[in-house]
Amino acid sequence: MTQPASDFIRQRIKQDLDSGLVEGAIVTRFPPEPNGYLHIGHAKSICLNFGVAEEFGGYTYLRFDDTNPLKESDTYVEAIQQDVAWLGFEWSDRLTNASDYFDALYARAVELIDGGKAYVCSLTGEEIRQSRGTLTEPGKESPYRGRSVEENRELFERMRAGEFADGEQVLRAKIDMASPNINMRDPVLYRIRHATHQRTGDKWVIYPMYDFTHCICDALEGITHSLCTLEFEDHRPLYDWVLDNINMNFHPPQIEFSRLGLEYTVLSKRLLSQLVTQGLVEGWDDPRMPTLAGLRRRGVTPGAIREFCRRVGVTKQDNRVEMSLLEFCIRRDLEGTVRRGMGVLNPLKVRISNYRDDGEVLEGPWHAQNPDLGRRELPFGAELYIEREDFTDAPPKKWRRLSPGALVRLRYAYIIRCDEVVRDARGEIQELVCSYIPESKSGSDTSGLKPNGVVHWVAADTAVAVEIRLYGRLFKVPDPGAATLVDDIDPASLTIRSGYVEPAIHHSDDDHFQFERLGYFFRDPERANTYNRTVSLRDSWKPG
RNA sequence: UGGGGAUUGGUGUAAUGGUAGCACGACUGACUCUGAAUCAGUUAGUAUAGGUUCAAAUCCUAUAUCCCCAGCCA
Repeated sequence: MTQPASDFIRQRIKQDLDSGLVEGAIVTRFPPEPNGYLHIGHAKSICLNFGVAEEFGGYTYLRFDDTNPLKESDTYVEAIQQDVAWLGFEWSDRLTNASDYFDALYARAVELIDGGKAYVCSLTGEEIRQSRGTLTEPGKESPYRGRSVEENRELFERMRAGEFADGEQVLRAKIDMASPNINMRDPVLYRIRHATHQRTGDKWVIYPMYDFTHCICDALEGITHSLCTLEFEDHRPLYDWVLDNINMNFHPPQIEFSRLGLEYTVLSKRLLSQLVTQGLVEGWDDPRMPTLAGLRRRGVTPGAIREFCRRVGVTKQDNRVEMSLLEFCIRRDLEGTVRRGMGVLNPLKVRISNYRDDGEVLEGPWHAQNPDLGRRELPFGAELYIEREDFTDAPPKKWRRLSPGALVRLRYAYIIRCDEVVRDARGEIQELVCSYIPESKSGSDTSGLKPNGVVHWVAADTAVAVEIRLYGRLFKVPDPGAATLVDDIDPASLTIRSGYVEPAIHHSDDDHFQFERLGYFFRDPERANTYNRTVSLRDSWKPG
């Protein structure tokens, strides 16, 4: 069923293996910066990196790209590990940090200085920006570009020793201020940051930049294929330049693919972080969030996410995948194995006038098509709740639910007829008075009656009152932008209902359920007696 | 308007000079004690214009559109 993916990256790896360019194991890495929670876009990268290593017989590093102590923290480090493990991938002992290599990195920087390939620049940040040029104009060389090797070594050592304040000096690569690629216009390699690092503490006051760090870490770890997203394409020449200008006998190729785009949400740590910080959602694990923590809390399974990533594929094309594909993957993963029971989201009381309540307990399978899941007891009663939407005074054509005078089957129970609609002073429907057909009991129906349809229900005296949370799209538009983020939020994305579930659901050890006819629900791990709707069932009913 | 990328049904992708295929979606119908699932079917595409070739989504030349880059972020 699940065919092995074959995208341009896997084809390339296969080719590298066949040609002997790469000998032995394929080594990849997933290198998040611990400055936020992982989202489903990261899942694509995780599935790719861990996936190819698995397929081609290799391994994958989980490497924290922790070169900026101002933005990073241990809480993210832990959350990221939890998410990757939850997705089902193992890094075993290959968990590394860019900061593990700070000493090696420093030595490499000195190597560059010694080779006349890097210099300490004393320009201010503003001056550097001014002299960088623009997209169409070349930059101007720094007046400090010609410093001697000795002077650079001394200055760099003093930077490391903490003799300068933040921003006073930087180490820059000496490349080409006229390069059409702005990344090559003497990029900053090291900056001064008097900040405590979550791992190295106060040992360092200078921290290496991404472009200098990443390629060297890749090489040191023997990464055979360094996979990253498209926005780093322009950085590849710099990645290569660094490795070409130090004495390194290993040079991974950087291969870029497009990031995942998903309708009606945002997939950028910056924007997601903003939603959390501004209190627009309840947290990183708000079930409306596309974060792995949010998806998990909503009830989305790792298998569904992996299948989604597989189906989305890996290319260099910009994309915005429809939510329906994710929903399909979720339903498919839950379909065969999750228990099915009854829950009522919007209760309407039904009184069965001719039923004598004697504690009758009915029974039904947990899954009509999967008997392995067993059966559960279903207490009946003279007072029930059905879904308010399952009754109407004015049934449209092909209405298969309840209406005055109509027959409907209560799932796994009896056929009932609606005899009377009781309303309050305002005309709101208060309750339905129905009669049941005693000989129509599910499994031994001798009534010969053909009801309109089947409706779910719970018995009023045994049902468990629960809170049910329904989630819609977080945004009103398919492509919410950074500029209009707040306005684009759909205030109706969360609906809280006071409903009921049958007792067997309440007492089950499972936490995933299908509420028949309504969708898949997940018991909230934090909030007691609360069920999150993971995804609704497909609904092809069109009135009219 | 400098540089780097990308354009195949509504959406995501496959086809690597030789039958434009798959999936999601949408739409029909069958079945149904879930308007689900399942089953059967329908739908719609190579950005544009030239060229090379027996043959072009694929190669060439223009054009158009979209994305990324001017952090001491990653």
